[in-house]
Amino acid sequence: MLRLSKLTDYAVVVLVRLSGMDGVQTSPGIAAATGIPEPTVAKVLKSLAAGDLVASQRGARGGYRLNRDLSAIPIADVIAAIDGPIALTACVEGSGAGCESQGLCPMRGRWDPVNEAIRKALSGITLADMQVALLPAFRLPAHQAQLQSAAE
Amino acid sequence: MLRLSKLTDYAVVVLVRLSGMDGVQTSPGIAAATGIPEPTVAKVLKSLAAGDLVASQRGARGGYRLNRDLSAIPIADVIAAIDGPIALTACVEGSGAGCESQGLCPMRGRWDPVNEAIRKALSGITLADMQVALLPAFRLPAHQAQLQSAAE
DNA sequence: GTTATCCGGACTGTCTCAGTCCTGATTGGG
DNA sequence: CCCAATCAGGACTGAGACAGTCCGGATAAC
Repeated sequence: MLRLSKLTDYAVVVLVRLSGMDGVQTSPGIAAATGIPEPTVAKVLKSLAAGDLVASQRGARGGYRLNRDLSAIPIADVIAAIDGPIALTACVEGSGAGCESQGLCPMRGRWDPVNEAIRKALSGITLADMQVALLPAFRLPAHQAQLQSAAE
Repeated sequence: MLRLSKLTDYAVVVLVRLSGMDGVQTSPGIAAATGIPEPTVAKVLKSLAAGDLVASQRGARGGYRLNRDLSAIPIADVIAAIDGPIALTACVEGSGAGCESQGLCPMRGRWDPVNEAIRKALSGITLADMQVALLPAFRLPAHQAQLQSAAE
């Protein structure tokens, strides 16, 4: 199903939220604004900080802020920060020696071109692209349910 | 991590194996040729048959054969047959009404362009593309271990 | 010095998935 | 006409990953 983790979904929400503000923001504040549980927000922000997508300021009056503009953050970077490197199968470069049936398995890194294609596709879409289509929903909170039922 | 199931990996191996033969092949036969456990091969073939990628013949002397040429099978079709429709998150068209926090969640189907990009990328790669790079491994069964250690 | 915040890790319940098995339906051969 | 071989479809189980939570420590403002 090509499922990506729910944490990645949260990460996008958090990053978009961060982009709207000037100074630093605390994780409780973001949690309250987004409706995501506070510990989960903290966890996501830690991963994002490890991936250099956000900068952290410790101590009182501390918090997080964006490191780059949304248009400079491809969705691939977010996925890599939260879920680790993008790889469809276990049989990729990272764990080349891990496959137990090396002799029999005729695939030997055959998914690499597929991985490459996906990586390329994900690198071409930035958070700014995802945000533009998201704005109308903010403007019509009362009509969301209506729009939804119409789309079904 | 964008993990796709191991079954999909097996499916590609099985389909490539099927392409090399003229008549029908039984699942035990394919299992023996590929090294994949027989029940697993049967399971994969059933899913592939449900997806119209292979045709099945029941009864004695029955088996499976390819429905189309490898070059006419995009990898996206294989994934869809094994893992279901391609969708990164749960919040897509399929389960539009399932998201519990519809009011708060500002993403509302925001991943659709990303899904579309990936679907497009996966539709552009056929099994034939994956096979060409795979042939050398078939020709040098005795040298595989050697090539491998050299690559590490 | 006290308080608020981030940091890093460990821990647990839940859920999905890989893999197996069983019972029935279909077809060809003896 | 009966039997063997094969596919069809589902149920079942053990393992692994993930979401979510919590705790002790470090850092910086007041």
